[in-house]
Amino acid sequence: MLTLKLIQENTEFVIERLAVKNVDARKTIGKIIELDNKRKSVQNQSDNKLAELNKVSQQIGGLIKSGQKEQAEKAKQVTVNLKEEIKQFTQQLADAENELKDVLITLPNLPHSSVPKGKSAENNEVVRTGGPAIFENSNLLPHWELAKKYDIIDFDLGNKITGAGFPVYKGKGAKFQRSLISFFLDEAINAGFREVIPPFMVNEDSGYGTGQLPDKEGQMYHDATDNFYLIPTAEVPVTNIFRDVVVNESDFPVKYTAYSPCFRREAGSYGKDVRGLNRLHQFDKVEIVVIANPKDSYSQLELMVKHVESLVTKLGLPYRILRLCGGDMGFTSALTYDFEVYSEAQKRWLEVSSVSNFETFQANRLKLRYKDDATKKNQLAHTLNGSALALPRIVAALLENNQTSDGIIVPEVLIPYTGFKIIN
RNA sequence: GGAGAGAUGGCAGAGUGGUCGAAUGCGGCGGUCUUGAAAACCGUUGUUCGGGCGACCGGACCGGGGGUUCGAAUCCCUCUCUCUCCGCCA
Repeated sequence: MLTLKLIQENTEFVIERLAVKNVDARKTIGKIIELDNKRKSVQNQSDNKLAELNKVSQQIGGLIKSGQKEQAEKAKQVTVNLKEEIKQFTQQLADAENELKDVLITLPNLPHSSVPKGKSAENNEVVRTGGPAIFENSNLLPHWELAKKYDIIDFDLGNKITGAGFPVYKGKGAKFQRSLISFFLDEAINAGFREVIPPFMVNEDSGYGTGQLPDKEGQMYHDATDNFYLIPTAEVPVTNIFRDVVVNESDFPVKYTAYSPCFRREAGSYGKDVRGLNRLHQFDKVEIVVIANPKDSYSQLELMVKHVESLVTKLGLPYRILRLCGGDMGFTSALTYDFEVYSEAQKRWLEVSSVSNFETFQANRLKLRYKDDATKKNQLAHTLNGSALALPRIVAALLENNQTSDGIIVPEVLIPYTGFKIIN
């Protein structure tokens, strides 16, 4: 959520920045300013009436104490009208606040100045590519066939137990999965992130805090009995650790990492996008979350990008880093880098990580602040997060790119975790 | 799941209808003293919204929501959470 202060003080700047996300916000902003001014005026009137009532009440207290009962009764009569007016103002104020928030919440975050203009994924900017050269060979098997051939991932079985998009990992496939999780966590810990294991279900407040609610309600699995949501990413519980928290400036940057399964309904997906491991309802991911001083959140973002880059490099996958254009960015993000790895049998790039700086957008909803040493004031902190990494597409690319006639070669860095060098 | 107790400022802990945003202690910050430090002493120390250039002024906040009352941290209802005991259980 954008701050009112920013909208009030830099109206034209906000409108201009939102245009990069292809949002014409002029009308909405005008409405917000109007509603905010209305809110202020109502509060002003309301406060005055409350002050009056407080004063009279005090006088009544004094009169009763000194035994002037008749005077006290007289004064009580005065409050009758006053209370009625206050009741109305209170209602008006609540209405004005709600109305304002309803509109405010529809505005996405402002894109950073480096975000390219554009409508869709085609306008994303390739920052750099890396890893081994892409191997072109039409005889390569796609990962879903390899999974069957070596009996390591069973999609049909998952379909029987739960439904489409819930695969069962078996034997070396299961161990491989677990090895990747451990590898990613260890790498994150070595890079200074503190590991946490969060709850995999969250309440409504948490869903709201990181921006999944109310707009992305349909993307999450919901338990209506207790009103809990299965997490779509560890970002939600981990970032919500800091909901309503004031951190010390000296604690920056706060760096957390967490493994979690992620649950996504993915309504409306179809075709080659959902084939095999490409898009699942349940998948594993290691997430990194950073709470940063606004002064250096962008250098933290670069560090996170470096970290993710080191992971795909160590796994020996061809990758590229994209800076997302305004039209392809998420609602809450100010700057997002996507990582894609090349899947040699499918002959396409697969997104495996998304690293973003949300600046104060999430913090404003979360009420995540820090005590500024210089001014002694509470200020909104910056939040950032990224996948490091999401497993299924990494597994898909590793299976496809590392296939040989003898089996699938396990990357060197994973062997200490798997205990085997080849899947056959 | 059943019975009981509780939720107050950074922490501990008073306060059961009126000048209480809240005693006191600890902690934090500033100062006096000291070569320096400790101790002692003095002062200061919550968040948030609105008005004002400002000094300041006003509103709200004692787990959340609602009610009673001229007036609620205090009384009533309700929800959530914590603790103790019993039951069940990985």
